[in-house]
Amino acid sequence: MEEIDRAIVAALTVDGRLSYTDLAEKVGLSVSAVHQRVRRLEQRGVINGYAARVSFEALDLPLTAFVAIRPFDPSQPDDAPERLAHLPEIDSCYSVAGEDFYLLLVRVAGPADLERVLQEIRTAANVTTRTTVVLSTPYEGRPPKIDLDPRTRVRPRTNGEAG
Amino acid sequence: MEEIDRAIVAALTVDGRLSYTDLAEKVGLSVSAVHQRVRRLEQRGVINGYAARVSFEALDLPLTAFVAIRPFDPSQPDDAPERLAHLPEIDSCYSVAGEDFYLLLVRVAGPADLERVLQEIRTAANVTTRTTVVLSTPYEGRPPKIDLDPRTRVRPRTNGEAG
DNA sequence: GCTGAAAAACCTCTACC
DNA sequence: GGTAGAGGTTTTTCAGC
Repeated sequence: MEEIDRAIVAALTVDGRLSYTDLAEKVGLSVSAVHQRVRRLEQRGVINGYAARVSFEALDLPLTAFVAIRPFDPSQPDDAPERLAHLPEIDSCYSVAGEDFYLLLVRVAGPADLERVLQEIRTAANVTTRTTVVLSTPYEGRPPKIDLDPRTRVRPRTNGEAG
Repeated sequence: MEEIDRAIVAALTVDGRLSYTDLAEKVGLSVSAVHQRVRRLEQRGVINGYAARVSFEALDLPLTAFVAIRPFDPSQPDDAPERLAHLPEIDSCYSVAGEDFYLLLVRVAGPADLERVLQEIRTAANVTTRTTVVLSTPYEGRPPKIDLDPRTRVRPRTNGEAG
């Protein structure tokens, strides 16, 4: 992706409600041009949507936990993500390398709720769970590092490639 | 928090760019009243900000990893989060129960970049690392479950409390 | 805290380069 | 791809309840 588009995306990850006027000023284009670029970024799926960043404590979801899962029967088809998607307590689902198959990020009201969700996860996906409780969250969901300079930009490099 | 405020927050976690006009229609209040409530929610920190949801692949950050850390010397003051905050590759930092002290969510361009970041983490916070690579992300950052009905709402309950 | 209205700012589209 | 301008909508503020 190109420089100005990256600057637009970077600005919108910091403040998703920036007006097109402010965006235009930031990247040095006209309002219409910026608007056009944002619409293209949305269409191409570079921008998937916008969300408010909220305090989960204030929403009565003060307990966060990571739940690592692996199937009871590894020979069965592995469709855990779809089987678990209906559980609203699951914030994220990552397929991971290592001993576990998936790592889930879960948010609940308290221990009793966590117990219920773990049972629902086990029965819905036929898996065992290993849970790590989050005690506090120093920071979360920070804006990603977006390199704006095309010359210093790090391109992913496989291990075997020469420098 | 009260019912209408919860409805407002719920709507903004799904679409952070909803206009006050649309919000007002959704929750059945006037535009001014909704605007006032949103400003209060922002002031009280219930809403911390707004962000675009982006494709990290498109931003040349296709490699995600969880990095569990624990100090070399457990007797030293534990200020890892502050010591690591300057690293833009770290998306989130969770203090966790269990064998590790913190769990970091890291996003980088590729393996070479991950190696560099791991070294920076180790030297900056004087910790050992154990890394779990994310292979794919079925879903991430879904809107939280916000119970709107004050009668069914689950209040956090300690284990010893009677039902 | 809510309503309603008015002014300012913004969004969106069209015409043109 | 870009700019510029016009018209409709939204944001924001304020008086009144």
